[in-house]
Amino acid sequence: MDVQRLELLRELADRGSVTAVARATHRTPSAVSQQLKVLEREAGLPLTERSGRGLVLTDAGRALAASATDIAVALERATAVWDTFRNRATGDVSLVTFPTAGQMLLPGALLDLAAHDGLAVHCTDMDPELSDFPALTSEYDIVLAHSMRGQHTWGGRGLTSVPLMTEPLDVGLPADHRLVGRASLGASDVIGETWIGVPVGYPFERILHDIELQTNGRARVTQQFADMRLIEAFVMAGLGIALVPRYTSSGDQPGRMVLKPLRGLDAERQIVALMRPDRAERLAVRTVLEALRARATQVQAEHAAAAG
Amino acid sequence: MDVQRLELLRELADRGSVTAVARATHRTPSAVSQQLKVLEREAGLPLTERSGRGLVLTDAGRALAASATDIAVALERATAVWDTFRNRATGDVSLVTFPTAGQMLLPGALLDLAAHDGLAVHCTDMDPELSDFPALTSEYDIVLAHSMRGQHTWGGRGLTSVPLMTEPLDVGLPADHRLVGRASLGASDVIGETWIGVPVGYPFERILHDIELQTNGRARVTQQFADMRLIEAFVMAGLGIALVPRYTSSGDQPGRMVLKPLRGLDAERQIVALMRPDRAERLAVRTVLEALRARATQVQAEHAAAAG
DNA sequence: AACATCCATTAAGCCAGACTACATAGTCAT
DNA sequence: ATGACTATGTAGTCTGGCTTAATGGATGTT
Repeated sequence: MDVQRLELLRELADRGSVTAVARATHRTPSAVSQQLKVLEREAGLPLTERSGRGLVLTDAGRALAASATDIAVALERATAVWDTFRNRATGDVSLVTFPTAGQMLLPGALLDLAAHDGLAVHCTDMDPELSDFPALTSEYDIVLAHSMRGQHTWGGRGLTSVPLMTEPLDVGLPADHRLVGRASLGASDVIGETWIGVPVGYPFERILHDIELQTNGRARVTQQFADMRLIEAFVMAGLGIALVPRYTSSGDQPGRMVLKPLRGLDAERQIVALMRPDRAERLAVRTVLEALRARATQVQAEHAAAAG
Repeated sequence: MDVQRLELLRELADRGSVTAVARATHRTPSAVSQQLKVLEREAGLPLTERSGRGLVLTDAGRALAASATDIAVALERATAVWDTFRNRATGDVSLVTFPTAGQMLLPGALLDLAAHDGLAVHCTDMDPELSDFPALTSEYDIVLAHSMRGQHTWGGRGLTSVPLMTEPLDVGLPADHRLVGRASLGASDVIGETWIGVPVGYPFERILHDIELQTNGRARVTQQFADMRLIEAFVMAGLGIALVPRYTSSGDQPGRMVLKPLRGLDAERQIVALMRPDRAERLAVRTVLEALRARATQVQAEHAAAAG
């Protein structure tokens, strides 16, 4: 039972094709194929079977791949213990974020992490609509994902998820809007308004849908933008109102835009870090995670102070 | 962090010398030394240091070896899952026992295990006085050990111990002894008797010592034998009385010897299986263990039935 | 004090096993 | 049918862990 070979099987379970595994592990597909064949001979049962031009794992293969994960976790945990022993969180950590979370958390977190010598964090952003968050865990150590409450439960796929913060969604109003005097808004207050919305499939859509359900009305959505800055620009121009995340938007802009909390609606999103369980064990990864969490609570505290 | 190399470090922690590790892993000392050197270079800290003509682990080395154990456990657990998946407990299991336990449990257990094709159990016996039970776990998959209650706590050394049974220690009397009418005996009943004892250092010694403490008396020990049959023979000949384990002795021998339970004394011994944690995970090992446990409860049940 | 012994280590060379490069066979889309 | 893609088989290369043989310390013996 060679660990390297098991690792290959695990990657195959994760990525779905020999070629992808080869790319990820810097080998030729032939090498991967040969090693899997050896593993299969050792195991004594077929672990894969052909399906079209690709491969799929058999039940036995999946079972063995699952065990391989446990081994990988134990291994990473061991090297983490070792790194702790040396007090060294070193190495490369790759991270992918959706833009708003990145803007809010990354600069501060990376500044904090600059103190760690030998720890290099490589960040990328990816449009949330285009990204299948779980799939990204193959490529990146840390995937910053968001989910509305109750929606997607990431753990099911065998992934580790660490909650970073919950961010309320407010209603952004032009500074001269008739509702700016209110402390908070209910569904019936806003259903008649003109909305600057998000493209279909974006998570905020559900909130608007909830508002429609509560009021039995129909929201008038005139524009649909993915970029939050664009949405805000339209709001400030007085062209409509919009749902904006409280922390990652520009916030209250005196004379241009004000944010009002929604009441009676489950209007908040969870921001979580999503990882493959073995990678979650790495000390470097855990260090980055800690910095993100610290930054997140700081952001929340600052906003709470500003509001109070 | 190569698993094989970590395994070598772990063996070194366990066996204490490069040569011993080499013997155990079927390699030359040179090979072991080289691999340890590579590991040390990877780790970045000295893991061993010379002490006389041998080696000892540094703190760092011990820490890393401990982690290596976790990995070994995960690995063995994975192959156990796999074996379970195939419904096959195969391979060799080595076992060492002290004579009395072996006589009581092994024949029955091995008969039961004969049903498992491909499972080979290799048994040896070793005199309990000569054997350092924990040390034997390096050589044997399963070590049958006994301990008086409270005495040795095996877990401390990082070993896995599975309790098999607790066996009461009775007093064996010649059939014509003045005390054979009693249902049970107290310390004061027997302190004045002539004893057939065990050599110094044997576990039963403590019971006799407890009896002396309770009565403030001094037991008269005329003979000291390690072999239980010999002790019994002396008892049957009327030359004295002796402490005998209830299940592993010949038991009541009508007309020759009777057993009487001791009261007011902690007179029982634990029979446990002692293993290195990684080996304890093996399906073959667990299967043997299960057979031993089944046999043990059966023995106890038979005796309970006979007594009741 | 000199020697034999035991242990770990180094040096040099060997060999299995995992890789690459290339070729082949099967599957899907156009 | 052709081309693009998949996995795999074959041949050859090369790295990495092994062995043997020799070296260097430390211990205990005569």
